[in-house]
Amino acid sequence: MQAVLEAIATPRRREILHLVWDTELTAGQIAANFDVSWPAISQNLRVLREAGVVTERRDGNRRLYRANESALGSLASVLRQMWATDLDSLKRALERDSDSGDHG
Amino acid sequence: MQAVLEAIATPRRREILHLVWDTELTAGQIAANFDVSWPAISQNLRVLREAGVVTERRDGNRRLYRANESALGSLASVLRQMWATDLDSLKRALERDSDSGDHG
DNA sequence: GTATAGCTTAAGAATGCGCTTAAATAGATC
DNA sequence: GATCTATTTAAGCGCATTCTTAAGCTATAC
Repeated sequence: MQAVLEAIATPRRREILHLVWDTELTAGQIAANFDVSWPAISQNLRVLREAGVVTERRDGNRRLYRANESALGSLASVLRQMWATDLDSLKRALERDSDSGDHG
Repeated sequence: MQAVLEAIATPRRREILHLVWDTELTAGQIAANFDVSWPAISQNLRVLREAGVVTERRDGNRRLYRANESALGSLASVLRQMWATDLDSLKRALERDSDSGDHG
């Protein structure tokens, strides 16, 4: 459980968790959402996985990740609340927005 | 809210928070529970205070700290559950125990 | 006002963490 | 089995965080 708290302590990993909250995504799809390298995301996924916060499913070549709410217990609602009330969602939307005119 | 998550992400600060959970303690009393220097504890108290997770009350010379459960929201029950179910409490009790024959 | 107790702030060292690049693994495709 | 794709593991670097020691501040006691 301490591992869970530490896993969700960084903004990056909370964002990853948010991405796979109710959608299963491949490591690549997740990584595509960030400005950092694939390995960086892979390492963060590992932390989340070892904390039990995401599940990993292998489909051939690819690895599909998804949030594991049951491992989060009451923290699940804490996060949902955070994403709903904080400016986090808005901020991410804006970033995505400016991305479409600014990626490269 | 992110500040709160990050504040309770380290074992040290969770222990401090646990100590003042339902008892008001002076900085010195808190520090006495750990093997690190006073300033180290003072700095951690500052992080907890800035996250709003503990309140500070001055009484003359001393500063009294206490957990501020309302700032923790649903995280309060998360922590309580952690301390109840995990071996954390037991571990701390044992450490305190061995301390009485080993402090210096 | 000087001394002492309680605590914080400052500055620097040690450690940890997240990132990068490069190499390795695992499965799909030919 | 060689090659390509998807992803992880390994090694190393830089920055952030936590600690230590030394100095500073604030309030009580004389």
